[in-house]
Amino acid sequence: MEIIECGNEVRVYGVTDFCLEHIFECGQAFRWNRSQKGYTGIAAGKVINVDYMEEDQVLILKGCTTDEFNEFWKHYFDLTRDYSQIKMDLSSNDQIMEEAVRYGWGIRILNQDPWETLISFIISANNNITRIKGIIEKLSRKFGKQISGEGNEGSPCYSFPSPLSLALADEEDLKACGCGYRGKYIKHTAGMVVNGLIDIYGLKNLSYEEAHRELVKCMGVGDKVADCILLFSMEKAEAFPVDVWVKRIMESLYIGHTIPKGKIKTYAKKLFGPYAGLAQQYLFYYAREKKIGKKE
DNA sequence: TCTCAGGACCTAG
DNA sequence: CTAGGTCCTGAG
Repeated sequence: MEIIECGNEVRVYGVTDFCLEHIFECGQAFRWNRSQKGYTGIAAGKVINVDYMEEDQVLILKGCTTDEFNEFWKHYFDLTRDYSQIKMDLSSNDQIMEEAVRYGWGIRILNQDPWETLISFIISANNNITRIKGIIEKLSRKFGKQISGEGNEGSPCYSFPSPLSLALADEEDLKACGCGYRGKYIKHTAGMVVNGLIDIYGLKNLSYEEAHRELVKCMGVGDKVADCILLFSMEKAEAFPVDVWVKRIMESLYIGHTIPKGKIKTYAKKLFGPYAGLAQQYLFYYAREKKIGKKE
């Protein structure tokens, strides 16, 4: 990995197994949008534009310094993990996974902020991506802070709201952002964070099982949402979130009949091992793009 | 205790 | 009527 900084952009050479569309369209992050070039998004209270040239294996980050890249974005994009090796391990002796990996070859599991991920995935329950993104944008505009930089069409950008701001928020104001019945969950969970009833930044130091047990104590966090938070913000690559798409593809391509979600998770963790979460992402992207298992 | 089903639930399209 | 589920009950 070679880094060159010029002007306000950083170029990172030697980046492989990387595709922005795969990364941002696989349902793990909600604050990134396609722009003229690449994607523009907000993370860690900063606006940034990223673009990637496959032929040169170069990742370009606009609005970023070398220090910021090394201290934050390198880990955010999970650039130190060897995806080639993991993809080979997952694909050996597994035709289905081989196909899924070939399809979503550039997926990376982002290392996002635990607090933002917690609330984002509470919102994701029984919801669709378009609406999830809209709700998070409205929440940020209402309860976040304006930050420098601009989004698409020069629109102002807002950081994700702090725990305190959502804990103090009027439930009706949360609902006005489109949260619906999840407004109560958000306020309640934000309160738990503020009061120290859950230490979301310490959870990654616990085992997968312990951290999962803690997370489901939060209102609005069930088994699936907890697994998403663990996978996308707490470096638990073994977490295997079972949503409808993954349930369908596991049932139709691996198991052959319908079975309860809990058993799918056990089955998958045994089959895919410590990188079950990455397997889940490849399967999810593959299933959703190809509409596999979708009933007519 | 623990697992599994079934219904209710905001809201935009 | 559906969409990346959770909460709440009740049954086994």
